[in-house]
Amino acid sequence: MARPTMEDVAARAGVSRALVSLVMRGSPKVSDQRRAAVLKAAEELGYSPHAMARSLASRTSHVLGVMVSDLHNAFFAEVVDGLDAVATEHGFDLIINTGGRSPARERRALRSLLSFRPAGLALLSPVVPTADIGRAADQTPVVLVARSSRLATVDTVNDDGERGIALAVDHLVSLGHERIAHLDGGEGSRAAPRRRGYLAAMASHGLTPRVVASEYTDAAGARAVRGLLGDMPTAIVSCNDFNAVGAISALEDAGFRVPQDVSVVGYDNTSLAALRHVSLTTIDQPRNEFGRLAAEALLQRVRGERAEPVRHLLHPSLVVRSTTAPPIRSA
Amino acid sequence: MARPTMEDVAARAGVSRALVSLVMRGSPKVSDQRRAAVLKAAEELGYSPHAMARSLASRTSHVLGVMVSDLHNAFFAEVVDGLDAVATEHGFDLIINTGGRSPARERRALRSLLSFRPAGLALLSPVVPTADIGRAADQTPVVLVARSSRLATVDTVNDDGERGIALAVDHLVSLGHERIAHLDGGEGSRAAPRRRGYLAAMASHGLTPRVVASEYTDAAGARAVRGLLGDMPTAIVSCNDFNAVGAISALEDAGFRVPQDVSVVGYDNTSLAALRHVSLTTIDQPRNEFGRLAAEALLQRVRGERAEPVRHLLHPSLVVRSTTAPPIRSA
DNA sequence: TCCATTTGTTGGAGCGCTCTAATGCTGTAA
DNA sequence: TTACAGCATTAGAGCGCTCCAACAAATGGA
Repeated sequence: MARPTMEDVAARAGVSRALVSLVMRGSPKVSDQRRAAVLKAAEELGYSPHAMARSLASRTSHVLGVMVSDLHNAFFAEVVDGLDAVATEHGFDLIINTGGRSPARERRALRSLLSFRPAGLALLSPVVPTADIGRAADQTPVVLVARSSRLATVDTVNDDGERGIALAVDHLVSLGHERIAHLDGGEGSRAAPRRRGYLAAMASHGLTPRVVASEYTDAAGARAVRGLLGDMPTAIVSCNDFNAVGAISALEDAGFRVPQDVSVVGYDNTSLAALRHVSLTTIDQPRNEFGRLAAEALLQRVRGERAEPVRHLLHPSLVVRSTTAPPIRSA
Repeated sequence: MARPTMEDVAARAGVSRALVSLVMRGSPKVSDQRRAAVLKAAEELGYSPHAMARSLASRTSHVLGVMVSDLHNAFFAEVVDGLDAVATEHGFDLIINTGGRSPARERRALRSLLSFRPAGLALLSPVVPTADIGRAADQTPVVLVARSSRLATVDTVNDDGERGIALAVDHLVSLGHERIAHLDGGEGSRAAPRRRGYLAAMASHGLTPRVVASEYTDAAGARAVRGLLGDMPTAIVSCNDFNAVGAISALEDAGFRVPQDVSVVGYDNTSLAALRHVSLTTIDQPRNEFGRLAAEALLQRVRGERAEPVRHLLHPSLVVRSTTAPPIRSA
């Protein structure tokens, strides 16, 4: 398993190590003849450059560190996909690890990523304190995804949750709904803007808001609906798709038809919402775009093209499926 | 952003670089006094070791490369989670990239991973030709997850698809079903054992098999059911959960009740199956365990504890929910 | 013709670390 | 006292590469 080095290739091709280095980096200032000889020797030896030695010597890194707070969440998978696409396009590699939504574990993960001296760091919805993020940002460019920050040294990419929920409310209002409840996501950093957006949208239509405490799970959605049974609204805007599916399930159990009796809107447009069995009207976030923008923000900093922080606030969009309809006019 | 080096720490602590190195590696042969001084200096400078320089000098790597064929698939997310758990437990870091289910892209991804000279490589359901895998295995230990191989140099971790489907068939037979159809997954490497398992299980019960061509999507499941309409079996074993949900949807559209008229069993026990709205009887694979075993297989090879290939075949288990019931006895 | 460029190639230093062998230093036995 | 462990510490080489300065050879005016 002793792998050939540049020296071996150089010896075989009858040139110097420096020349091999130039060929490997695709330098134009190498004669075609020598280039061919080097490439041939490399091929024969099965040589491939040693990324770590390269980055040590060049004092540059072609690695982007990514900390994913929770790999199980399909949301992040798509963000990583976007990151990966842009990164590989520019010859960068991704080092990924997970924080498991615990500050202590995230701090360790952060340290481990930094030990690779990455060109940049993307933190996906981290729960670690701002101070730690600031410290990391002193060492390498940092971009935060799905978490806002006022740190002047870090870039952020978020979705405009207020606008997303407003889209949902506007849609329901345009169908004729007036009694629209919001199943709230609770603590999470993404719940607050959604709640704000709901309240603002209701106010702008002159409607009375009704916020019901809930969580990001289908069980919580079902529970919240059961609490509504005595006085059911004609429409429900959930904090996310899972919550919405739980709500629908409880509604059907209680004898309500969706969407005839009650309309339901989710949030996130997960693959779940797209299933024909579910066919949920929901709000789509450009998740892949999150990743792309995050990677681009890092690369801009790496190339020194920008020093001021950038704050991306992406526009969500409404996806109408089969869980929303005009309300039944009470006689 | 010029980060301190070992030399800086040594100077500040008034010792040699070699001593700092010993402290950083937790060597016992350092006096407590000096150790404290070094640690203090490191702390004050905000020093953390340079992982790449370290691995270059020591000619060892604490990195495991992971190629995920498709990050969108929640299946792999959980496998990675298992890998990550074992890896960090042993002080290893993960470098992850994706192949996008294209041989060309996977080959590039493989090359990029190998350029880090990882201690080992985990390939999750790769589509790249066996020859490429063998070549990678010449350079570093390789473990294949969700793909089998006869290569003597690689380890494999797979689920026992034959047994899993047999579990489903046995369950249905014990409920009294005799007309049980299988919605087949088609080409994929994981479909074949499931089909074999179905045929074997049906034969062992003396029942007539009925394999219907389908795919791993809900649309395909729905389509397959529509093809069955003239002559509906009393139970369906799908190739995976998505397919099963599509099947259920089409059954309900056609006026069949699930499970009263037709029972349906999925495969994979995705989070989808667990939703109360779906509540699908399905076959669970120990996904996290896949990752753990894969990581352990690599670490064994890294430590030179084993040279012969290991073939893990994990036992799936039946999860009974609400989509299976005894058939209605035709009068 | 000569000198100045340009072009292609190379030796050598050095990136931040580990590792081996050698060093100085104690304490203990002869 | 000398000799010799045994231990903590260090100098120095080297991991595989990049980069710079230097250089030889080819080119182009003047």
